[in-house]
Amino acid sequence: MEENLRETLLGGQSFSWREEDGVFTAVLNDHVYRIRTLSDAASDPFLYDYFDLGYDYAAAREAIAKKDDILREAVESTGLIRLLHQDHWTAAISFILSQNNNIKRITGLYRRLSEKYGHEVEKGYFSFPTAEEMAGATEEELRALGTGFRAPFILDAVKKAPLLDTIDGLSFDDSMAALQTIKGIGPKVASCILIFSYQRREGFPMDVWMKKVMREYYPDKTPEYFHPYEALSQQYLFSWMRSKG
DNA sequence: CACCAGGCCGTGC
DNA sequence: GCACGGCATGGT
Repeated sequence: MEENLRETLLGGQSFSWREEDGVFTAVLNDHVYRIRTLSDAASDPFLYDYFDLGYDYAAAREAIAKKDDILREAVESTGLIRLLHQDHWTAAISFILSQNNNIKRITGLYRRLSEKYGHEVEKGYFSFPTAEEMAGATEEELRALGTGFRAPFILDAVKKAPLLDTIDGLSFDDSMAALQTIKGIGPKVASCILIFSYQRREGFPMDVWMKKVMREYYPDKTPEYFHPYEALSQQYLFSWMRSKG
């Protein structure tokens, strides 16, 4: 099955990547990564982990496709999608930015935060700022970047950033509850953070697209129906519904 | 002009 | 416990 790197990298899991002339570029791990295909990533230890190359996504995809006709259509409408393994802080801020927002604008906010508070890793390429680098940020500054009502949420996350290192080892429900003690993190944002940075595959983010999927195709089902592939099924359904419009 | 986007918070009941 | 209005910004 053909890898769909574009959907994995630009489909709303991460806002770090840009694509130009078939090359995907991101600043991660204090380094500028440029890749055309996954084979460019396999030999790099950081990217191996980031792309979760130790997990058999092809097998999971086959299992999902066999579940029902809708999932089969969703899976077959796109190539192979992976679940990225991002760092906790970047994911937390990314998905706080995502609320009541769209992917294009989230990506722009992410870049502006990087340019204002991150550091220049290579000429013109800025890292996403750490919580420490954002320690002096003010609400006024953040609003000036266009974060709007999310500005105070970001400041609360800066203050509570150490919490993100206490999540591993907790049950899924306790992880959800812990993340939601940060302002601006509700059930949807928390589940995205858990999937895309803690590799919790039982997460099932319910955004406006997924509410539409569930209402139209699974009116009598709950996320448990998709077990044990909740997160990956959700990602395929999300991608499918968004491409259908 | 309206309505929407990978929602959540505060308030009221 | 659930329903509802408000919320910054930029695109359609």
